[in-house]
Amino acid sequence: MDNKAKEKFMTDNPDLWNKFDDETKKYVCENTCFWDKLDDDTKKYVLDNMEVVNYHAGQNIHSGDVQCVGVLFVKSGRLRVYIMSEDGKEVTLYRIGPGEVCILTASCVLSEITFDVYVDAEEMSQAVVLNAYAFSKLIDSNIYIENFANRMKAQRFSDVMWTMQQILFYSFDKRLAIFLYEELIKNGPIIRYSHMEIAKYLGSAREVVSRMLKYFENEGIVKVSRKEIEIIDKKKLMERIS
Amino acid sequence: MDNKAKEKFMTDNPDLWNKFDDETKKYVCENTCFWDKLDDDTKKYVLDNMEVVNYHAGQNIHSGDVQCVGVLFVKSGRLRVYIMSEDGKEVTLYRIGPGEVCILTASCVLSEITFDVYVDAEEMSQAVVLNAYAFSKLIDSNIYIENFANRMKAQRFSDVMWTMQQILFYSFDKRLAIFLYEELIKNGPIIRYSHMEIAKYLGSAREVVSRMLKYFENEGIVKVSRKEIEIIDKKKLMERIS
DNA sequence: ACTTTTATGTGACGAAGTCACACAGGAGTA
DNA sequence: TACTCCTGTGTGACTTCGTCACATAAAAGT
Repeated sequence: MDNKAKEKFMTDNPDLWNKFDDETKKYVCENTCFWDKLDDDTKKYVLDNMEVVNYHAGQNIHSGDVQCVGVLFVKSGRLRVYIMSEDGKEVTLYRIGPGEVCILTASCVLSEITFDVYVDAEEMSQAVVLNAYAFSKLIDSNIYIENFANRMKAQRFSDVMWTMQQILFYSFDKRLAIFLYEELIKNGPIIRYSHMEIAKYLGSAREVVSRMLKYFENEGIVKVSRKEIEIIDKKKLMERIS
Repeated sequence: MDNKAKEKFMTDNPDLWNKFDDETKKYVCENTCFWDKLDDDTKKYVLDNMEVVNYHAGQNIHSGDVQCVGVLFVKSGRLRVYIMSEDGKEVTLYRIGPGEVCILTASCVLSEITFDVYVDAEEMSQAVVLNAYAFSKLIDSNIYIENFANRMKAQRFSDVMWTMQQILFYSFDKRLAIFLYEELIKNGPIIRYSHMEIAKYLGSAREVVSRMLKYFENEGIVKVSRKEIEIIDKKKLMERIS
């Protein structure tokens, strides 16, 4: 099976792949702060309720209170956590990468979380999932797991505050520049997002992104073509940020 | 001492009043979810590190990372928790009333909280304060207290998300209407805030509030005078909200 | 009666979001 | 090849809301 075919198989069958990857599950557990505090029965219960799941690029993982997946321990890829208005406007709260935990996919069993949140896989991603029902049981019965859940929430609280301060206090050109700069650092000078995707990430509108990119292009900071932005003057970009 | 003089004395001496109100401290403790889980030594330690403090209307309690007060168990009055931009623009995150806990006044000892937050007393307020150093010690040594701290953070996370959704997704007239309606429910049809205060609460500008209030007045919803807004048509106000 | 402080009103402007529509480039199909 | 469809981008007019620079007015202090 070549790479392309393999990828297609995986995206068509998100749940079949690597279903019982015990190694991975164990690895995730043993790197979690609560693991040592559990008795053997509980450890077994955790492992029995975990599975390795793959998601394809663009796949929706969690939608408000419709689904209730559970906690995701992300192994690879990247997830985008966002809120949505009644008329479909999206604002990205934060993104989650390898080694991080997505707690809000279990929001339905987290009593203090009263807002609706959405989670998509931005790229092809793999995660170890502890299902919501089991997680709920564990939270109720074990103080260390309850605390783990609460600590994860608090961590994301800070991420969201960072995002909000950006939206509320920074002008749009600066925010776009910050976005481009972060992408530059992560994946090099070629950025393969559509203007629409960038707008959703920044909580803005597609036209606004297009206009500002055109402006940046006139300034000689970037070169814009279809689904591709090339950063050609890093120095000028950085000037815009500070 | 008549009421006015008494109030003046209290505002001039925020820390002197009711310094060793053991009844209050005990009451607060015994209504806290972690109290039963503590051994006697720890209980004593908690009580020894608490004091009853009064704040006068408008007093700043916590400023970013400058001060580090500790956890506040609010007995009376009202606190306003907000963020501030470099150029002084404020956005209110939420408000705290009697019976509630202000956890972010201890942000300096909360490892997951990485953003700067400000807390003011909106009215003359009284709170039982567990100082930051003791709280930090307690968090490190007792899982129930750590969990209490994390749960409080998570709760406020939801409050902030509610506020953010308002700012990001609702038009200004609707948000102002919601604000007025909430005040109406809490304190009756006369609202004694300046336009500036309302602007800070809504994360907007004073002129914008003035203009919209004038517009509401023309619509016959409110009657505006200096430092006072009277709601004269509750039905019309509610129509604006939905 | 005087200044000072605080609260509010107003018009012009600018930044950014909204709307309607045009157009361009690939992908798939006949 | 020509055709359609779909996605992505460009553009101008308009609206909303925040900003700035004032003016005015009402209270508070002296």
